[in-house]
Amino acid sequence: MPKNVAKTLIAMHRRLDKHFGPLHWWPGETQFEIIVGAILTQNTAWTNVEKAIANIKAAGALSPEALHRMPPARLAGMIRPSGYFNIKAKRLKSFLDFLFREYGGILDRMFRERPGALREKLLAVNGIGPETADSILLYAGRIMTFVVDAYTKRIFSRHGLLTGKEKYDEVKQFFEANLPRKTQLYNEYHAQIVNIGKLFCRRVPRCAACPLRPFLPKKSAIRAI
DNA sequence: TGCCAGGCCGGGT
DNA sequence: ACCCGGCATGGC
Repeated sequence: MPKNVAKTLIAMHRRLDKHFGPLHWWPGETQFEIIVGAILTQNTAWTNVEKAIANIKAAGALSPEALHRMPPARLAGMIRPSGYFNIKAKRLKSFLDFLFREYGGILDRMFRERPGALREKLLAVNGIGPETADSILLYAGRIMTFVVDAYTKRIFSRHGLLTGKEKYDEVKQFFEANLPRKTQLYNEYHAQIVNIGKLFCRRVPRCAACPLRPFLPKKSAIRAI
């Protein structure tokens, strides 16, 4: 049975690869931009995050040093389009405090940590939960960690591979146990999941045109949520 | 027009 | 150990 699941996961990945081609994620040019984006995109449409990052760039402030010394109120003003701007300004500050306290503001030093230890330390930062931590590790640090998000649970429970009641770490383990342990694969797969989710697997599903339609079980109860 | 987006935290049970 | 309200803008 687990063998079968592994085959299915790879087959779905190939189908998505055919549909989207290479996605080369994360959308962002530097490690730091990826981290900022990971925090700003929490429960937020990426188009809004782009505006916020554009504001930071326009101010020439997209660096750990600049954001670290910037007054929180000014930062909040710049990231206003990304929503939750007050709380996200605080979260960015929490990360920067951590980065400078532990690593002198140098990302390379941070990523020199053992992956497991770094994940724990990131999770201890206020405002960084499991998805944000794993996105930072995988996309900024190129560390082999599978990223789970709302779409992941929704898509694979609708396909009968998850119940939908699993917790974050259980879903993560499910993929890591059933996929070849390759950073590039984890990278592409999560990007594909987000893309397919945005287009076809919203709270109210649009399965008719979904490229993963052939993988739906015959009698699946596709419902909202 | 209302619903929704690539979560997370803190307080209550 | 769960469950829930709060946080906020912009696009369809």
